[in-house]
Amino acid sequence: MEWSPSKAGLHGLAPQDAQALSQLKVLSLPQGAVLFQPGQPVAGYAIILSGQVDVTLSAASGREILLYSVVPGQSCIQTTMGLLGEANYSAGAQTACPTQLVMVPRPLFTRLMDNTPSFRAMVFSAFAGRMGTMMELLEKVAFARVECRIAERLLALATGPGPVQLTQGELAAQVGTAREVVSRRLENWAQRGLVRTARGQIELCNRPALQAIADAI
Amino acid sequence: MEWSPSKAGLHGLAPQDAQALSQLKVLSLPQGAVLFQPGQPVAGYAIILSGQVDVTLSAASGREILLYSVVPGQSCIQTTMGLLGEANYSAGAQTACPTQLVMVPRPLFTRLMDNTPSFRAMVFSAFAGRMGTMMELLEKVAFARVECRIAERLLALATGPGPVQLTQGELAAQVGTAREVVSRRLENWAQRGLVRTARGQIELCNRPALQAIADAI
DNA sequence: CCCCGCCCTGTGACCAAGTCACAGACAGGC
DNA sequence: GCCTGTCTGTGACTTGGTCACAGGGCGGGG
Repeated sequence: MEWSPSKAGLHGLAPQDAQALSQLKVLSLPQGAVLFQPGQPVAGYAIILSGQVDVTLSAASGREILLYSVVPGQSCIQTTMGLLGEANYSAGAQTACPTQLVMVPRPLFTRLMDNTPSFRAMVFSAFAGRMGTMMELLEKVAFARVECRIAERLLALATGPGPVQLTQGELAAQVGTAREVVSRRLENWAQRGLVRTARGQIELCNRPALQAIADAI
Repeated sequence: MEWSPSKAGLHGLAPQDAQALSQLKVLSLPQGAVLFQPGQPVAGYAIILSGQVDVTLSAASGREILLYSVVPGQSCIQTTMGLLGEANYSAGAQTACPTQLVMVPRPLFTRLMDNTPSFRAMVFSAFAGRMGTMMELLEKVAFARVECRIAERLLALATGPGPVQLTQGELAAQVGTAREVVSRRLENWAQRGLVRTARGQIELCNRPALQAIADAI
């Protein structure tokens, strides 16, 4: 499998670095593959070429919350954090669909960070961006009603025309609440005509109203 | 007012950078001074020489949560984030006690990041460390009971021998809950002999028990 | 084709936490 | 001493999370 750093948005590399990068093996993973788990040492810096990786935090009780998704062109700050701060992963990552990626081993990553201002800038600004979204998430979790987060997440998932394909349990894990709460909330919305639900799918019937709920407090 | 970069833990600087740094003016701020507020553009990179700066997130409802405190030798990643990601502050910062600091303006910061590997490493690893604590905080807020966070915070505050000097309202703001919740929890603990409360102060009478509460779920 | 088992969903009861409203207590200034 | 502003305590109610369990659809095996 071939790939080139420039196609992944990496420019201004020193020739030997570009070559070292382009010789890394592309990993093709099926949906649901575990990239890393909490407590593991960090293997390297992940560059996503296609697909999507979901990074989640999970509690001992079994409840989960989606921290963020990594799509091509973005960097996974969990790996960055581990490589820069010498810490282990505190979250877990799974592919959300079939995904191709390359893992940049630590020594090469370090060399790129030291030698290549553009690479450094990219990593740093991605890191800063993620920190920003993490703070938004924290604010939502600490202060916003669950209703808002559910509506927000549904709208984010409903990119295509048809109903969203996911179970109430999955939705609950993404917003960091319990399945029963999602069930009751959706039931309420269904009564008011905002959504229609079926086993494993949710159809949005009134996006403006859902948007209003998502924007409230 | 004099200061030197090496005393603040900055080593390996190029001579001209060290000189530029040491000519920055030291700001002496009283307790409660506002360093920055949400939405402001980022003025520069803050280096704390003495004292403490608290960075908090506050909701429209008036509720607040303490993200982290910056003490000498640490870097404030809110400013880092702004400088690296071109974003505005999303949190606010106030001095928790009389504090001395220097503000490194953006051009000098950028030059240091580009020219000085040790400075870069320090900023980066501080950033990664903060990201780690933010994820811990998120995990606590999303999954842990309020009881745990209150106990944890009290233990963190009780460094000296005497009772902790703060109001229930301040404690509530630090853990991101409502004052009434803190009041009821402290009352319960007082009945069980874990704490003794008075106006504006809380005395820990049974640290092991509080530690057990903090460690639970 | 039917049945079984698994996963998904719905629901009641209860507990934990946040909100609102308000009363009482204390401290410091005048 | 009195007054005012702040801190604290408390009841009633809403929202959210947990537990237990009952149906119900769907796919695979017989």
